[in-house]
Amino acid sequence: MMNQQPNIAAAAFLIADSARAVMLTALLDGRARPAGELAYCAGVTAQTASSHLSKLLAGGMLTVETEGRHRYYRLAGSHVALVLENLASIGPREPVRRRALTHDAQKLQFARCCYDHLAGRVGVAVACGLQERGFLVAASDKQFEVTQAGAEWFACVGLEVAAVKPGRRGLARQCLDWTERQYHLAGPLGVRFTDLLCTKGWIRRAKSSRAVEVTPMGWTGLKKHFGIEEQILRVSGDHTV
Amino acid sequence: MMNQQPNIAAAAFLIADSARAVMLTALLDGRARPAGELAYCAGVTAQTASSHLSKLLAGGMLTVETEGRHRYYRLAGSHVALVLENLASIGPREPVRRRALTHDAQKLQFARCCYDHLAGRVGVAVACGLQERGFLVAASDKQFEVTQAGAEWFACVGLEVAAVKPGRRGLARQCLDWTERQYHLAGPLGVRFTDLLCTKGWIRRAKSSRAVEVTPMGWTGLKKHFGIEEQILRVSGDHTV
DNA sequence: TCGATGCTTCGACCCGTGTCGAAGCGTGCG
DNA sequence: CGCACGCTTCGACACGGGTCGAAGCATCGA
Repeated sequence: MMNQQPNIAAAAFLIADSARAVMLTALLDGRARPAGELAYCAGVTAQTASSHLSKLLAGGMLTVETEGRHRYYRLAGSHVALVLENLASIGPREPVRRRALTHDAQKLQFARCCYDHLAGRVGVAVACGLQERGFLVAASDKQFEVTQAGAEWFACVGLEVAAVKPGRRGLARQCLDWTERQYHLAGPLGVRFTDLLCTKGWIRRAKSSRAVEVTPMGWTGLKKHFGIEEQILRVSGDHTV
Repeated sequence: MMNQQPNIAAAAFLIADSARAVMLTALLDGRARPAGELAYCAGVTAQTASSHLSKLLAGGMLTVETEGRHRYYRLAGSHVALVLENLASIGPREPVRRRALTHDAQKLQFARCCYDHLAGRVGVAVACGLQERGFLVAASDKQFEVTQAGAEWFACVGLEVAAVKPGRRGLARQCLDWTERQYHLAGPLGVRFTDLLCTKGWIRRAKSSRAVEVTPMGWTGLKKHFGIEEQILRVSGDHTV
């Protein structure tokens, strides 16, 4: 009678803790988030969060991807999300605590520097544009490969790809964006390209923040080269959270 | 950031205890059982069971009916059964269970009641047959749509589809089968259809288990209407493991 | 090479909760 | 009435697991 093959209680146990439940719901959109952010979401310290995440990982509810010194966690699949959504259909409701982002946080989410290359929604859009135009292709081991057409285009805007010295991890790396959860362009090529955009006056770095501002000239250029429009970019994905 | 409407952890907490999980799965066929029997299923004393049952009751997962000096508990609804079945699909697979399933477990995997509709390998096969014959088509939002031909066929076997009242989640739902990992037919239509199969003497529900047995007459009918053969079904997907 | 950062591991504390014995309460049956 | 039965409530106990401080490890930037 009591022989249930998959241990249903064990699976429920993983969700039963409030800290873990918050982390899981934070990942419900299917995108990846670093351990630190999940710890903040759950309102616990990094140690505690780490303990929870390892349990969820062992239980097969999460997968993890290491990016530099960050570890990005995401749901193991849509079947996990399905269970979480269904679980929400029972159980008592609670007042919605929805906190708008601060003005600064919004700017960071929109465009910023990730170490020394362009990130945020603009950074991801640029990386997507470079791929759509066939200038970059995603390769294995989290690398981008510069195509022939790409090398010509970079030269055209004033960046000689052959002259950029590859780093330890290659020339053009796929870097996971922590607000957009998609990849943007990193590595030496990403750095040089970001520098170039600064030089050309397309973008401007804030003085004491990682925020980046796109100039009117920059928007014109982004539209011309990648079809990126400011209006659309500002509206899309406006999940205030 | 930390916005989850229903307290998902509280719901999961109720399932997370092994004794409670056993009780819930024992009620998964939708029928009512007295507290004592549930205590026996879970292998705990009456006091302990009573404590668990009151928690489940307060959590809205069970309902209770008093009859004489017995108290009969049953699942609060099919949405609870849905969660339990789905939860089983993400349970941590037990370490290399080379061991064959018990006889009871095999029967459950082959044919059983999921709350109040047909599930297991037979349930999935029937749902597939209904789709192959063009009687049902998979629609969005996990729904099945009954085609014109389907309505005629159901009428032919004695089920007037138009007379079946849709529930909150529609008339015919796709329910994920936790052993087969495919969809079987749920929702009001699934319930009525299962009842019909019982009435026609094609299937027979076990007395104290969720198992379902297909009668010889049932096999004849399944072969005639859907081309389902007992031999093939018993062998196929023999992931006994 | 050194410090800062992000994350994990280790160790210790302590609250929550599952458990059962004993008692209480209602029902059914002689 | 008195007793048996089914179930719940109360109280006490013990164990598991969530929590955080401190330390360890890897990566990145200077």
